[in-house]
Amino acid sequence: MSNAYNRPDQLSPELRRRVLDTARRLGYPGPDPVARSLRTRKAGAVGLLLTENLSYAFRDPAAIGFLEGLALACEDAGTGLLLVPANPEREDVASVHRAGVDGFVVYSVPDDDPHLAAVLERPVPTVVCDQPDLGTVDRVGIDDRGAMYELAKHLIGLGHRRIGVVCMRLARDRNDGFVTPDRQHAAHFHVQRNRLSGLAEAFSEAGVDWSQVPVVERFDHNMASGASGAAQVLDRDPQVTALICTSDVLALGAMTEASRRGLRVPHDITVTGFDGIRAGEEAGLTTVRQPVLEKGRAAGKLLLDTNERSRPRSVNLATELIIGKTSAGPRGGAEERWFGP
Amino acid sequence: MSNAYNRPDQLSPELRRRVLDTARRLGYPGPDPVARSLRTRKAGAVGLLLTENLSYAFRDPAAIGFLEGLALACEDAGTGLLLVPANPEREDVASVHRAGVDGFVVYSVPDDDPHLAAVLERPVPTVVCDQPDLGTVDRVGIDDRGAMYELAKHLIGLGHRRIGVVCMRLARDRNDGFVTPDRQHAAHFHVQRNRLSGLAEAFSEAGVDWSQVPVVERFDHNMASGASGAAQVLDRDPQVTALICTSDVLALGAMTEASRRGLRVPHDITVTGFDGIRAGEEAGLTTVRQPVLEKGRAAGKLLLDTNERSRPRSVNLATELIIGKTSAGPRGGAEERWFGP
DNA sequence: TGAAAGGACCGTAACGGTTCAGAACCAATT
DNA sequence: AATTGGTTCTGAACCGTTACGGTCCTTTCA
Repeated sequence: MSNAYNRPDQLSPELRRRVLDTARRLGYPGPDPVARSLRTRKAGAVGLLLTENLSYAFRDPAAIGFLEGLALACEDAGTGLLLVPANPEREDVASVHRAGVDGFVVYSVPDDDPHLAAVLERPVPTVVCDQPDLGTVDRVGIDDRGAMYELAKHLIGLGHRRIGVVCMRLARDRNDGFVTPDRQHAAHFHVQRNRLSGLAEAFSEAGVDWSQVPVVERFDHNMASGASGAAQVLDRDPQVTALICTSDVLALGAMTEASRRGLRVPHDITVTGFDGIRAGEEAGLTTVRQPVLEKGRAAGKLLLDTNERSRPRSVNLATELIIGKTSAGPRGGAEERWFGP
Repeated sequence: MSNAYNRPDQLSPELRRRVLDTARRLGYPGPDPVARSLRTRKAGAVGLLLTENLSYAFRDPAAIGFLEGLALACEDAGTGLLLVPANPEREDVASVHRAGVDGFVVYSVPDDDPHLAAVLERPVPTVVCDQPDLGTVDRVGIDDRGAMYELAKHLIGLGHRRIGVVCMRLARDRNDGFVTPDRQHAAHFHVQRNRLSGLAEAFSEAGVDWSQVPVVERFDHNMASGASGAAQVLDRDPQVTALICTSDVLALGAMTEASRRGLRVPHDITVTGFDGIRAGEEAGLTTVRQPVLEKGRAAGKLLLDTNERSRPRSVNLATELIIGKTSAGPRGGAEERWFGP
């Protein structure tokens, strides 16, 4: 029976025909994929965990790029890609337990997320992305800290000392407002934590008292958040000469807010992002470009690579500092205004 | 055992604790989802079939919107969403057979696609999207023909008679070039076929000989295709006063080609699209807006709706004609130039 | 005190495939 | 005629779970 469908060489053509014929006559719909999976211990799919509301991923260009890369890798391997529902609201981990998959990719969830813990308990290979290196599973990411450090050095070189920061959410709880250094250190999103610490290090080295730098957090990740975050920074200190955003989407929002206030970018204020999304490129945004598609593809490759997985692998992809048209030296210099008339 | 995990009320807390303890001690990783699926006959996931290269879906804004809506519906139901790899190159239908899912959503594949046939053979509920009504399974879509008819009427009202068309691929074979009326009629992509037929009807009614209208097809769906398609039309007949594109992406590409040639939109030439994507909106594109997100959500709802499914349901969502800044009356009138100096 | 009712616990039979060992058969060799 | 070798076919075991029904024990009520 099974042979008739999957192993045509194992039986005579005549018998095969007979078997298939009567199968059709009996209305047999072909081998059941679930039963097959049970027996062969292969589900033919990998699970993707993104704790954001599932749909949310489709609004974020960087996430879409990652998804595309991952989908590419899966397609190459003929594997399905299962989007695991993991609503952050209800801490319902059952969806992770119910997912019939051969492995998991975890993309940018807070490191204390219960879904992540549930995934790690499953006895299947896992690749975490944009997460701290857990030591126990494969990891793909970039050097967020180093990349942001480099961007900061660029701004410092231009003469910026009085800056403001708009970042994405740092933890699972909503906190739309200023961020204490404590909260920065304790941030549960690896990516944000490292980008901030890269900034802090560079500016501290340049003699800036980081604890005095206004850092504003936004829970939702969209241009409106970038705009309102920028507004909050500018309200606190209208003298900042640069707005550093931890994503391009936020940066684009910050730029609209700047222009709303009559500030020209980069003449009156410098704005920078992170990611290197298309819309940012079109706007000439100064940013760090990271290979989001490659990140997804690498994650998929790592997971689907059947080779002996001796010890967990950790892959860092290269980033590139893009100097666009949105960064320039501070107009007249912040110092001048500081000691102004 | 099973009860200890899933039915805490069926046994005493003491026994449950004991069972779970020894389970942990023995390294039992919790109930196997595949075996569970086999037994309960529920996979907890729906399959999504898009015959495009899986990754391709993530480049098309309309597809992303659909995906988002579908993901939303799945998330609401706590169901996973399995992207089924269905590479159009190799006619490998096995991926459809191997997918452990409770149902399928089929999105915009050619009606003669072998993967679609394979899905229909599977004994699970199915919803087709942007496909002809098969009569045997649920369907979600819009009135492509009527919507395009309405758009055409708008252009006719503005005075356009000499037009060109750029459309997406009409069948599985690549044909980057002009399209015969035969190929238009025989098109295997329901959506394109109907949009073209809506155009043909409206313009025929207005006295235009449709067989003389240049219709250019492009296999790849991106702005570059729109640009090169527009170029091909304009090379054939530089006198066209309107370029009608069957998608916004193509239309945006057509606009870049127009401006490359020094043609101002809409003063020198009218350009229209279809879909209502964000980028088109920002460009002020005249188009038909369709609720892509709602389409995805409706498909998911239909599939996951456990109610008695008496006979297959067919849902048509409303579209809206958006008159933007890219359509205007022909400059001076085509006739004038036709008989010109 | 005895019967009935109810709750807790346990054993077993599917679910639908794949795999593998071995039976049955046929032909060729010794 | 018996052994060997090879091919085709059959049957049974197993994958890990849940559903179901039966046993046993405790409680309740006449």
